[in-house]
Amino acid sequence: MEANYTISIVDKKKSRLKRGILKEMYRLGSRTLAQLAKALHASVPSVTMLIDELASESWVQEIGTGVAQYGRKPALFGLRPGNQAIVVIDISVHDIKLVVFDLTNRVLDRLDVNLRLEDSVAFLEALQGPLEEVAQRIQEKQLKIIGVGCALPGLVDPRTGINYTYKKLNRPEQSLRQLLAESFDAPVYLLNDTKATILGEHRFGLAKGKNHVLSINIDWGVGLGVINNGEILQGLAGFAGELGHIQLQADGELCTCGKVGCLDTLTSASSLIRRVKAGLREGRVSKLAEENFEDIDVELVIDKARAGDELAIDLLTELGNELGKGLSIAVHLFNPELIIVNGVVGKAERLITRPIEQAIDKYCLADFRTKLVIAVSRLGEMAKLCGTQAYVVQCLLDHEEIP
Amino acid sequence: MEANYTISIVDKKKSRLKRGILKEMYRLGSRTLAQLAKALHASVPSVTMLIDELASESWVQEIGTGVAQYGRKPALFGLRPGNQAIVVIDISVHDIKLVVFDLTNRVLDRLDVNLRLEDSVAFLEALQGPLEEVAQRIQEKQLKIIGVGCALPGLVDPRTGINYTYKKLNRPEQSLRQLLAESFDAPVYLLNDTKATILGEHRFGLAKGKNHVLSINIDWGVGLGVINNGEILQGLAGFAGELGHIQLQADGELCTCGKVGCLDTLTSASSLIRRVKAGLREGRVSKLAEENFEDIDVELVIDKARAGDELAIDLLTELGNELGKGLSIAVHLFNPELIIVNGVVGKAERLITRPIEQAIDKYCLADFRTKLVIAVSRLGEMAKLCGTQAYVVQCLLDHEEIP
DNA sequence: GGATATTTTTAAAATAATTTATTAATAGTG
DNA sequence: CACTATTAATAAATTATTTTAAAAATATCC
Repeated sequence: MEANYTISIVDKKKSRLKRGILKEMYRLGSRTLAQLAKALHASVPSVTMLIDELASESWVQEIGTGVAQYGRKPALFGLRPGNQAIVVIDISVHDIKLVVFDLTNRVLDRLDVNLRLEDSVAFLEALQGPLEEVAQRIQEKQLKIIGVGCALPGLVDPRTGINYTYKKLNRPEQSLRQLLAESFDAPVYLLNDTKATILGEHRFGLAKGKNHVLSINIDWGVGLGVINNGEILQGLAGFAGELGHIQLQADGELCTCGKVGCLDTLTSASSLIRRVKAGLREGRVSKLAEENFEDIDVELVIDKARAGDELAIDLLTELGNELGKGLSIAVHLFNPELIIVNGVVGKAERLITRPIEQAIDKYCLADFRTKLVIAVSRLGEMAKLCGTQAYVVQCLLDHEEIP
Repeated sequence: MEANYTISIVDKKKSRLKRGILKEMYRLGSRTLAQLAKALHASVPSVTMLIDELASESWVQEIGTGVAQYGRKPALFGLRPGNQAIVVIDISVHDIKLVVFDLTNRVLDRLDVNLRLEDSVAFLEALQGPLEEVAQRIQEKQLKIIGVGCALPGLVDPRTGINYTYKKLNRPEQSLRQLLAESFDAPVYLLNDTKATILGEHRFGLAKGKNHVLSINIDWGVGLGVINNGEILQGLAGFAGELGHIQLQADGELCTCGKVGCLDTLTSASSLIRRVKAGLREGRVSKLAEENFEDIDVELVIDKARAGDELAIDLLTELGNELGKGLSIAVHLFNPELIIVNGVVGKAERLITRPIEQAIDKYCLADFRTKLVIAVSRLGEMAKLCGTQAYVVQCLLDHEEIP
């Protein structure tokens, strides 16, 4: 057997340990030799050697000295900033964001594009320009692209990158995945946007350290993200967490999905606006009546609610109640310790969390809510972006290759 | 520093590798040296040495020779049968089963007790006799008890063993967990019965090799078990999968939980019997009218349905439809590839799976059901028993100590 | 039915990792 | 401000593990 064909066990073990070091550093920032040795079940001299190698490969560097309550202070090692680039593309129905991260979660570059997601070939073509621009800028900065992540709405199978909702993005001649791979010449990972958000919250936000968390995002529909045992819940094909299309009203409205009385028809942003307008038409007193009818959007409704507008508060309460009712199902099925409210409605703070809490109190068994907390995200749009980046890093480091 | 206080890295590593070998063997039966070496990322000589040690400690033994398409046939090693004992206690509202397993899933002993679970101190006292008897028999057979597992209904926190539904079992003076620990002098693991069942199906039944599975069990209530990514879904406190108490009818019946219109009120065994009797009172034609009113139970209804009785078939169809409606929520949230029907209603075969399928077709988005299969368990009561045993073995081997 | 190719197993040599011992660094103490 | 207790990092010695090589076993081919 030729020597080239056999990769020795030692090599593989070493590579696994190196990836382990990188994982620890990514997760916890800076680490001492002793901490790494403990985490990897290896001795300090071994870790020292591995760190030396990783440093010469410019993955890690000494960051400073740590604290010790008594003796000599340990040296701290961490990932080297500004070296490796991870490209994150956040595609939404409103706009597109392209953000370049390094391994220390620093933003190296950013490009926002006023392009709306639609299920067409034209969309992919329109995307090409911005992608090239970002690729160009990365090249100028002489960064090494190690991975590309893309968060987008719809039913996305992360194993194949196929989007079952926006089918035009999967054409074999020119798929979104291919387009990204060609633009950046690096491994590409696609992910549903809600799942990216909850991952961001788990790694960098309120859910940090918590292993059973739900996140809810109200936009065109209701998006539910689930962290179970510290991992994103994906299900067989990445469709898990589809709360928006469970039936809450047998005699409800027709949903875009073709079914009747879906949660989406009750609690989406568009349904809120619809109700506001209906309320105004009925002649209900509200500051919103002063606004241009066409300009009324969720943000405006929330602003008015915060200012004390009764109609806005009532309708927001109603939305929260419906949402809480739907969430209480998820609470029974996932038994979480925390629910995070993301997106625009989060700006309503207590005005949305309180009705949700109330509904959960009403519809959940007592044992499920004793330790349950409901909170509004502090990360905003960064949750999705950082989450996508974290997903890419996780995929890269779980894969057998790399350093 | 004294030598006794430091456990060397080598020792820990060796112990981890040994546990890894036992895990592989438990999961896959018999393994060759090469297979183990690959799975453990170690060399063949290393594994040979570990196997020798495990053999001298009477954990494993040579089982025979494997197949090879060309050269020398490999020796197969496997767990040694009839040596270590795992005691499984299956507590249900009908009766209690005490089964002694070895590590190869062989039943070494069994005792069925006609005792009904109730939330009282008397129940624990009544349990003492049977426990002692089984402990006695194990001692006579000179088996070494390595773990005790107990599956029981209710909201069970597997970390603490506290049952939040049957609260009298948790008294600090005499809890179920303590009772079991004292009876068998081994680590005790408590687990919700539905979760034990799905684990059994995953390790030994239809769900083997499938990573995203639901199992449904209709008894006094509806029990949903979830396998996500090959692991039991527990949630924060082990309450996850509580499908029975989500509201399906806002104006429905009052449930035992105090809420209204729960799935349990529509699809439990007792509700089926109630409907059968109501149908008979209304004068509907049925073979069931010939039976003694008091003797009518689920099994009888299913027998008659299989014999073609219209009333029985209609009501079973209705039950399946309601159940399917509830399940379609779970399908949206978990995106499974398989749903297994357990328990008595499983005996109805197609008469229950077809209505469930129909409801899922109606209430689920198309992409969720393309790869979804619905099937009736082939394991029967052994699913729960073997599942509990598997859970104990998993807990023992994941723990840091042992061999 | 013997030669060959393939695979497993064992033994010896080579390498890698851990331990132990030593040196370096730092905060508290008298 | 030296001294001690404590912790970290490094170097040398020791122990484990892997590699390499060789032997044993067996199915296929001619």
